[in-house]
Amino acid sequence: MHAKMEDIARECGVTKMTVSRVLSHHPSVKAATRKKVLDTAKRLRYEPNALAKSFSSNRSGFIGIATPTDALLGGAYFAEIFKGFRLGIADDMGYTFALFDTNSDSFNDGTKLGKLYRQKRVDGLLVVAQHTHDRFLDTLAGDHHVPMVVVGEKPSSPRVCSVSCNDAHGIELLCAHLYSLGHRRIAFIEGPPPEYVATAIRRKNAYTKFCKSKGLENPAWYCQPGNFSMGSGRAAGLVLLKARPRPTAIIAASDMMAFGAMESARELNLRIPQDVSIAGFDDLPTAAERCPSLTTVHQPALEMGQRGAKILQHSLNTGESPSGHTVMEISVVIRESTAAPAS
Amino acid sequence: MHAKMEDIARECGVTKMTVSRVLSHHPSVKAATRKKVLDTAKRLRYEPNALAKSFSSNRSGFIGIATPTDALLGGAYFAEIFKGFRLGIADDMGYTFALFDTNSDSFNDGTKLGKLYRQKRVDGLLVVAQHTHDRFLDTLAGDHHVPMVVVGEKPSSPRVCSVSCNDAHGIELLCAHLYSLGHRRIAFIEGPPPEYVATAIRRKNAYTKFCKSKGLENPAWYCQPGNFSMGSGRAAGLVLLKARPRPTAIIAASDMMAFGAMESARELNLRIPQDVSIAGFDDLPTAAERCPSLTTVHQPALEMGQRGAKILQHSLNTGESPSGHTVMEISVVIRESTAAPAS
DNA sequence: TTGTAGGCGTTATCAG
DNA sequence: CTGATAACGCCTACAA
Repeated sequence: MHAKMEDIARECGVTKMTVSRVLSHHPSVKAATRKKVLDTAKRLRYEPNALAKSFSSNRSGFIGIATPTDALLGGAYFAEIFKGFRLGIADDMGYTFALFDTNSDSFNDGTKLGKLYRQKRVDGLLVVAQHTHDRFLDTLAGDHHVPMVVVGEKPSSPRVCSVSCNDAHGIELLCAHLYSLGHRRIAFIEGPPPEYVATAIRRKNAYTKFCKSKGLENPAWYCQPGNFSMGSGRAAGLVLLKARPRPTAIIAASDMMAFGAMESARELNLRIPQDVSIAGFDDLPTAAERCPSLTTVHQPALEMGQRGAKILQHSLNTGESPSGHTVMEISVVIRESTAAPAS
Repeated sequence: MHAKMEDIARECGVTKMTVSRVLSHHPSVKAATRKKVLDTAKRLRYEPNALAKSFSSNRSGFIGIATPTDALLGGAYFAEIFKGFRLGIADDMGYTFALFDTNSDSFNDGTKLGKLYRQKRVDGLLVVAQHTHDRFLDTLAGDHHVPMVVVGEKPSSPRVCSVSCNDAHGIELLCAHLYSLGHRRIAFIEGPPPEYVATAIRRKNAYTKFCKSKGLENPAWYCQPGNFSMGSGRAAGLVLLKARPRPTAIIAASDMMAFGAMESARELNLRIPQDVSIAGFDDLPTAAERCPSLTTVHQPALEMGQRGAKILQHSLNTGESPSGHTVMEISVVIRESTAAPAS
């Protein structure tokens, strides 16, 4: 069996209390004693028992990350947010991340998160929300005194602390960019119906609003349906680019749809951006690698994760419940796929 | 403060032992007592203390997942393996997954994994290896009695249990597919140098070997360098498709490079697959969405994860150390980008 | 069917 | 600076 503090104590002719003090870097131990204890610990290959430590200190040392894994785990969005978490939680606090799938059977309800905390499985929770109208989010009731921060989408309950970004403004910026280049016939490929994806309707509304504010009188078919997939983008692109008056620019509500629209342009022998400008939303890693590279909207996923982690960490340190909604700014990445229209 | 077993016991006029029995579904408790205890537990909002339970039972309830998060967390490969884990570990064992980043500073060495186990932070470990010549993997010494399984790549130490797949065979199958279609001028776009990516050299060797076995006398430039990126695939594709004799088929060692090669073909006004067949390796989710869809090699990531989890679970249940190397079969997904050559 | 006693390994408190 | 003692909340073993 493994050595425990008592074993070291016996070997050194002290009590386990002294050993405990040495190992937890308590200052008040004579240097000689300290050295003897440390040497003995090494010799006996002592490893602290994390379970006992947790029990005694009443802290699990885990921070839970709750997310719909099927939808997000494999994507760059989650990866960036996670990276932000790691940057935001100081290493020396010694926290480890535990992954929970909000889509799993045992998680049909957001109240499960409070349980994890009350049962001391986790010391705090970071929820990575899907950019959707997630029923799960609605069940987050703002449990009292649970250190929890939602990152990625603003939950319905105002009592739940969150960090999100202004996605509608991204579309606005994109519209403004194209408008300032001289585009007046700007088409839009929208995302899935709003009952599934909350952000889709926000993006579309931002487009509509912009057009109205500039007095652009687009035919109704300038706004084509889509479902975020490449195939739907291609189909929508074909419709838009075959009909007249042909739009000089297309904004797709996701990069994947923008890629599809690019394919459709190629099929019709239209050059990008000379014949038509195309822009997306998401800034997928491949957006920069395309030829031409894609102008798109970049969400500050890393920064959102980092901010969420900072808020949680502060709550963990002070014991105050996190609160409030942080909305971060979003930006447009201008690349080769957009340029001034032909004339 | 939260209610504990003792509180329930006092309320019910029994001892905490009876309460413990009720809550852990021990059969020998009178129905009336059981009901009273359960009611009281609910009334007092009792939540079991996971920390105390872990300490007492000497099981953390966590399974560690160790992986280079920067490289893998955002990719479909990791997501599939993780999904496999979840399928492979029975829900009713009540395990939670804890994420560890093998690239983090604190993890410069594989011996850290054994520590996690000895310190009782985790009950077992699943290592998701990068498909590279990972220095980290070499440091896995096959620590005695640590329930650990490596999934994705075969580690250098034979004492470390692993589940991987025969990637070279994937290239073989791809070559055979093209050969049987009638292709004789088959070119190859390879991955990064072998000192970085172990799988790259295996894939290339499989191609070379196949050509030799069929007596295909390709010029040396039929094997172009690449680095797994879309851009490098496009550059290699341009070289291959401009020179003579032009290959009738191109195998790229990754889907991303295959996508690049497809772009290069389009730039040269070559049709796929009529003028040139193109195949990849990875079966990225977008491979099926492309137009034309991409013929590629599919790694059984989900099955590998599942298998790894099963092995670990068995070890957890029996106490035996996992051992041996499982190599799973790999398959080719034939789609639209490959067809018989023109003549 | 229920109760009693003790242990798990560490940290906190207070005394010396 | 160090030690004795108790406490943390649950579980196992044994006794009644």
